[in-house]
Parts: sequence; C-alpha cells; structure tokens
Amino acid sequence: MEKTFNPSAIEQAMYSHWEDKGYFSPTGKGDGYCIAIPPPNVTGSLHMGHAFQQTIMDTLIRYQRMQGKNTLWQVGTDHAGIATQMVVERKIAAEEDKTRHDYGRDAFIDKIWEWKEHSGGTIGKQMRRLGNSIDWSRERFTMDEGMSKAVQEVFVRLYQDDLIYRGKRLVNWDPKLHTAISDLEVENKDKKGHMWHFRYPLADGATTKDGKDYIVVATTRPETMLGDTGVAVNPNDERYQHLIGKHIVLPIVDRTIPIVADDHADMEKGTGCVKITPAHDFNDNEVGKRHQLPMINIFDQDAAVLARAEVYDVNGEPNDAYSNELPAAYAGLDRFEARTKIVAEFEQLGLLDEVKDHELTIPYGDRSGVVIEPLLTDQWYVRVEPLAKPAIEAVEKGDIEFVPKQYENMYFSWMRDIQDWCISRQLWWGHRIPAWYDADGKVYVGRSEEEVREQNGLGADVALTQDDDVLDTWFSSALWTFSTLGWPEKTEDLATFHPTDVLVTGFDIIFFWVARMIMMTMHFNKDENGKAQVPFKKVYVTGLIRDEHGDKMSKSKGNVIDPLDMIDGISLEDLLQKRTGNMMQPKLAEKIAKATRKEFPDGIEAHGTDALRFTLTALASTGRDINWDMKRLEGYRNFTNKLWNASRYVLMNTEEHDCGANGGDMVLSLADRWIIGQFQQTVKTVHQAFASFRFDLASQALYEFTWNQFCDWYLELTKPVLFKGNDAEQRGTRHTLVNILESLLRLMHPIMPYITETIWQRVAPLTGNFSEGDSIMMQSFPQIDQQLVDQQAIDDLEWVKQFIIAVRNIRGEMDIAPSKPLPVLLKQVSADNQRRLDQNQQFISALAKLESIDVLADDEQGPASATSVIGDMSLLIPMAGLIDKDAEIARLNKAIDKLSGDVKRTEGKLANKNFVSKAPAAVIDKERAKLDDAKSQLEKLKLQKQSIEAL
RNA sequence: GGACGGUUAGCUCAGUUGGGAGAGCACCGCCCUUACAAGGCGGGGGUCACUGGUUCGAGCCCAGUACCGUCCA
Repeated sequence: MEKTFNPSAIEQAMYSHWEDKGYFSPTGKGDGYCIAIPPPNVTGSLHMGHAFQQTIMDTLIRYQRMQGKNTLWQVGTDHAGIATQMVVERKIAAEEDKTRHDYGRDAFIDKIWEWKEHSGGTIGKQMRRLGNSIDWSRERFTMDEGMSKAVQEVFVRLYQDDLIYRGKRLVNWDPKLHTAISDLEVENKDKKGHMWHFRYPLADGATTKDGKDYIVVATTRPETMLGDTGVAVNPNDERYQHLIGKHIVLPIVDRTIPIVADDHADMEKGTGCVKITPAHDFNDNEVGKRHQLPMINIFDQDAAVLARAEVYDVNGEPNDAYSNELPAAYAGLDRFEARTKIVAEFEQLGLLDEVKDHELTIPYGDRSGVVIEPLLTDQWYVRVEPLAKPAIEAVEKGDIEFVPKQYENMYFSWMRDIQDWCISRQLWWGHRIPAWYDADGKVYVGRSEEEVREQNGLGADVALTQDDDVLDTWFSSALWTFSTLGWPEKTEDLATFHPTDVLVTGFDIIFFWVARMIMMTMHFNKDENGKAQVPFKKVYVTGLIRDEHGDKMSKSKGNVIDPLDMIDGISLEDLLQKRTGNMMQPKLAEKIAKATRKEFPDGIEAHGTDALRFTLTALASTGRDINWDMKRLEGYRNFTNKLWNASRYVLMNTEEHDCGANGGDMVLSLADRWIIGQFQQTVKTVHQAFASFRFDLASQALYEFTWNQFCDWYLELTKPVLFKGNDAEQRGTRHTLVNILESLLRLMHPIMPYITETIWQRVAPLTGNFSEGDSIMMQSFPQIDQQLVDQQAIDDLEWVKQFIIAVRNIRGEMDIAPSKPLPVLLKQVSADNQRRLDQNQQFISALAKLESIDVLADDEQGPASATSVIGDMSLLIPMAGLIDKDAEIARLNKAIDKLSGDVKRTEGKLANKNFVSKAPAAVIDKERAKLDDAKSQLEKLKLQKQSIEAL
C-alpha cells in the first residue's frame, strides 16, 4: 500500500466496476426501500446543494442495502422549461445568429432534443463522481414518452374532475421572456425609489374636511394610474368617511371612478388613500374583487402602454363599463418611460403634491433580470383546495413526517392558505397543453385531437387548433414519485417501491414541489383498500450550504465552490477563470478575483470524494444552514489518511500471518476485549444516528472510534503482543485486528464508499469470510451484539489508560524526552489495582515507556519524586537529575488549585440542606464520591508538595 | 406587521429526559519513536447574547429584551 491515501487513483475505476456489476440495481430480495431523487435541472451542473443532499441519499441507500433491503434510488432530470429553452436560444443566436422564430416551433424543439442528447448528461456524469449508487438503467426525464403520457393523463383527468380550469387572471409576467413565471422564479430585491403623491380631483363638487377639492394618493408606480378603477380609504378613517361612495375624476384619462372603503387602505401610511389598479397589482386585484371594480389592462406583453386599453369585469369577461381610450401620446411607451411622462404631466397640471424617497421591494425575473409585471392573461389553473385537504391530513396524521418537525408548520401555513396554481407557460419547450379550440374559442380537452373529435362529435370539417402553451415544469415534477415508476400503467415497480420511503430536499421547495407532489400523488394513487397513497413517508429537509462568511453561494457573488474541485483539486488560475471568466462587469470580476486570491492563495487541494462526503455528513445536523468550512474538509481528508495508514499497519502485521481464520488457539488480550466492546457501542450509536437522520452524530461516532480508540490506543496496545506475545496471544490479537477493521469498514461504508471498499478488498480475505469478486457494498451492515461488551475489560483498560496518561503528563510537563525510559514507583496499591498491574504490565511499560515498575511498602517514603494520583494510588517518578524542583512545585500547584476548586464547590453543594433533602439519592451519592476522591487526591498532592519544598 | 429558527472556545459546529460544558480546525510546548509529520505526546482557551422567573440545581424549562437569518403579508 502507498504511504498516503490517493483517492484519484481508485475512485473512477471503482465506480465503473460497481456500475458494470449491476450493484446499484434492486436485488429483488427483501423489503422494498426507495428514494426518488429531486430531479436536477437538465441544464444544470452539480453544486454543493446537490452534493449535500445526494450524499445523504446515498448514505441512506447504501445503509439500507446493507441492511438487506431491496433498494432503489430512482434518478432522473427535469426538462426545466425556461432554462433549457434559453440555453438553446443563446446557442443558436451565438452560432447561427438565429432566433427560435427563425427555426419555427417544431424545428426548434428538435434542436433542443439534439442539445439534450449531447449536453444533457453533464450532471449525471458529475453525480457519478460522488459515488452515488444509482440505478442508471432506470434514469427518467420529465419529457420522455412515459412521463409525457402520465402528464397528459393527469391533465385530462383533473379537467374531467373539474380540478383544472382556464381563466383570465393576474400572473407574474416576464416582459422579456413573454411568459408567466412562478413565484419561485421571482427574485424580490430591496431598492431605493420614490413615492409620488398625486392629487385626484373630487367629482360633483365634493370636498375634503379641510375644504380641498381633491384627495391625495401615494404610489410607487405612477404609470399604472392609467388603469385605475377606484380609490380606497379605510372604513374607520374619519378624515374620509364622508367621501365613501363619492367619486374622483382620474386626471389625464378623464375617468370617473369610485371611492371605496377597504381595510387594505392603511390609515397610518401616507395619506391613507390608495389608488386601485386591479389589472396591475396583486393587492389591488383583491380589493377590486371585493368592490366589483372593473379591471383595465393598459400594457401589452412587453409591458409597453397599449393604444387601446382592455376593459374587463371582475370575472375577466370583456366589459364596456369604461371607455377603452388611452392618451395617444402614451401608446407604445415602455412602462418606465410612461412613468416619467405621467409624473411630468401631473406636475404640469399642478397635481403633483410631493415626491418622497422610498425604500421598496421590486420583483425581478431571476432568468431575464427584468422587472416582473403583474399582468392579466388567459391561463390554466389547478383548483387546489380540494387536493390540499387530504394532503394536509396526511401530515397531521403522521402518514408523512417532516424531519426536522418544525418544517411542518411551514407546510401547514402554506397549505391552509393555498391559491390556485397557474400551470400554463407561454413557452415552446414543455408538455403542450392537451386542449383544442374550435373557431368560436370553445375549448375541448382530451388525450389527442382524435379523441377530442370523437368524444365531442366533431367532424373533420370542424377546424381545431391546439393550445399554444405548455405546462409548468413543476406540473410534471409533481408526479415524480409515481410517474417514474411507470404510472399510469399498473407496474410491478409501483407495487414494490411506492410509496417511497424518504424524500431528501431543501426547505425552499416545500411549496413548489413537496406539497404539490403530496397533492397529486394522493389524488391519483390509491392502495388496494382505496386509501390515498402518499408519495413518501418522511421528508428530510436540509439547510442551505453557504460560503465561509454565511453568504449564499451564487455566480454573481463569485463565491461558488464546485464540489468536484474539492474532490479533484483546482489551481488558483483555473479557479479565477471559472469564477470571473464570463463576467460582464470588469469591476465585479476584479473584486471577486481579489477575494478568491485571498481565500485560496494556492487554489484548492484534492481531497477525494470520501473526505467530501464525510464532511457533508458531519455537518448535517438539524436542517439548518451550513457555513462551509474548508478547514473542516481538510481535517476529514486527514481522517481518511489516518484510516488508510491504520489499515496499512493492520495489513503489515496480518497478511502472511495466521489470523485465526481457520481456528487454532487464541487468547484475547485486555485490549482485544476492550476494543470489541467499544466497537459494539459505536455500532449502536451509528444505527441510532441513521434512524434519526442525525448523520452528524454518525460521523462523529465513527471519527471518535477510529481515531481516538482504534488508532490512538488499540493499535498501540497490539504492538507489545505482536512483538512479544506467544502464538495464541498473537493469533488472538491478529484475529481481533482483522475483524474489527473489517467490521469498521462496513460500518463506515455508507458514508465513505471508496476508501472502505479499497481497504476491504485486502482485509476481508484475512477474515476467512470472503469469496473472489465480493464487494463491501453488498455485505451486511454490522449489528449490535451486547454480549460482546465486557464491562470489566472496559473498566480495567480505563485504569491502564489513566496510568499511562499520568506518566505521559509528567513527561510532557517536565520536558522529558519520549525516548527516555522512566522508573515508576507506586504507593497504596489495592488488590484490584495489583491485579490490573500484574495482568497489564507489558502494556503499561510499552506505552508509557517505562524502565521499571516497583510497589513501595505502605510505610515507605520513597525518594523525591514527581507525583500523580490515580484513584487511591499514588504514582511517583523519582526526580533524580531529571526533574527540576521548582517545575514540579509549579505543576503540583496547578493540580492542587484545580482540585481545591472542585472540593470547595462540591462541599458547598453538600452543605446545602435543600440539595441534600431534595436531590435524588443517586446524584447525592455521586457528589459525595466525587468529594471523597478529590479530597484524598488533594491531600496526597499537598503532602507531596511539602516534601518537595523541604528538599 | 405575523411565524419560525439562531446567538456556546479565535473560526465552523455538537450538547439527548435540567445534575456545572464538548469536537474539528486554529493556538502553545516537546518529538522525523519501526502505520501515519495529512503524524505522535502533552497543554492553554468559554460570565453558554442579555434580563428576570421556576427549581436544591438552568446552556437546556418559562417570560421578556437585543441582534442575525428565513418564510409569509
């Protein structure tokens, strides 16, 4: 074996081997266990969030596979409507200087499929680097044939159940991309802007209380006044109560609109009067609905002012309550140009009351970067309320559990106030809506044009055109757990793997994805008793991975760390190129480059997949955000190396030797019995940790056992046996070495697959329980055997450790070279300790590097010595020439101070009558024992100090 | 404005049902000892954000305050 662990040499070949052997596929034996991956975006590449969640999923899958389950990790990607369309649009623009319209719809879609063939697999290749034990043969895509069929089926059935409808509603409109987008794709940013105060003249000679013939409304969006259909005041606002029901005449458009009473108007804010534009503001839209105010749309799909407005009633039906005229000067003006012009015109008219600076939140399209416009458009909706009811109950009843539990609040609060879901998108790439219109605009929904004609008795002479729009990507994602398993067919896979067991995902998509999956799955999947089936039983919610300063990782901030760069390493030059390569703003690029140089002066070293995975699990505590710490990764890289070298030691001393695999006399040393018990405790902790999704506790237990017990103590304790023991003792220790290591590797495998497999291939044959071609992946996970925990061995070894530590402490504090063997004298050795000493003299002498151990008679004073106390026993190391008097006094003083503090505190506690009368007996006994112990140690050290001082 | 989460060592984080705080990294000293210097041995370091309450006893339970974060309006 190499002297250091070199992950790059083993990982990729090993992964290919596993994949070729088919180890990732369900075995077909045992209970089903399934995790459906949150499908990454097909245009995406691997980021830290993926690495984090996938490490957790793979750890669970590998654990359950080793527990004998029939495991399936179902993988796939989603078609990411907007993102993918944009990628290909940019590509044809750059390469051919064409737009998608030059291609036409069908040819453009072909182009996208072509792109997907060549570039759509990036993230899959990256996911393989993480060691994910995914059954790639079952990879799905939301646009593949089967899933398209499922999407269509769901749409048609929901429509038939009256759970889908079409309507004119306000949506988040992206004026650049010309499509509705979801809330998730809207980025709200705080900006500095203005609040304009406009005077709206009162109609019919009405006046305010202070005699003015106008009221003042405040707005951040002056241009929308062209679409105002009302002014709201608070019903409790005494300033305006007398004006409720009166009208104002809207300047510029000369439109008479009512003053209504609505709680939406905040008396404390501004003037207390709010202009209402139901067609261009979500809040106003609600107010408009309450007061039957018509909606006047003033913008086209570019958010430029229309030549003629569109007037609708509250239900979105065309209406002539108001004239559709708009001032000609505004026609075709962009909304921001219109704003300037409106303000100027108000000023000119003497109607601009004042302008104030104002902080406001502005919605931006996360892909287009332009300001989102609330716009009235024809869209398809899912009526979610009936679907939400059982979905809420499933979580209330515990059929689905969130981990950690507090995320259930988030789920409930959203589900109990749920809005209908806009599922149509004005894009080309996606599932085309299976709806057709006749010449009169009557809509027919069906699985195909033929079906529609047949079911509605429409002859070939009736012209039908299909809806141009496609469905929101989340619509297909909502069917993910069951459509990937073959629905709407009744497949074997559905019976075996659905409901899936765990969903691992981020809290940011609980609404957009998790909730919708629950609703859709429960509506379309029933078990044999007709009971709705949930998509998964547990939802493990992860936090976000942020950079070392707690900032969100983002391209624009230039603080993204690619998980693969931590696995393979990257030079500073390449990292700078990656972070600033495509930057449009040179200033920002410079800033990022500077920060990157400071953070990674030498680039990033290679750490290997196992170290990355171990770090991720070690940080996975309770669903909260994680500030990424490169030092932590480095520490765990060192840990993989430690494991590597410990294994090297084991192999050096066992390969080519008799390790008792075929019988033969074996004697187990105290250390052997001790480590076997310690290992059992570790197995127990790891099982508990996995069961409760505390991957951090699992990692911690593995780290602690491996480094602090196995390496620091056990391996050292095997040396005296292997060098000096007899055949039976050596065989016993070799047997223990080999078997503990082999079991430890299995225990670690779910978290660190590569290194454990590599070492296991060498170690497992020594246990005698190995066949050519075996893989650790397919072995059983260690189970707890409480009988192997030998409490006396544990107590005895703790005593041995204390003895050794006491000597090392004196050595360290007194600057005595580790190579210098020391004589040790003991006083007040009890029978039990005498036994421990007799049985373990070799261990003690070797690990503490002792020249001799002698027991003094009770009345014997002994020479001037440095002293330590272990229980009742005193341990002395003669100072003779080795130890400085003052240094020893200083050392004793330190120990005495510490003990005095303990004694004082404990005495105080025991002197408290309330404590003694009310605390449980066990606690009091413990305190008494503590006090006795501290007192006796203190006494011994004080005497010792006196005798040294007397020298 | 409402809800939830957080505040523990220089940094990143654990701390189970209340019995006087832990890890990794960083720091200090000594060691290239035959698995490992990506290491070994020893060591230093915390008024557990603040205020009050419950309790014999509070990092942990309760109330409030401050600051940070997230979601919703």
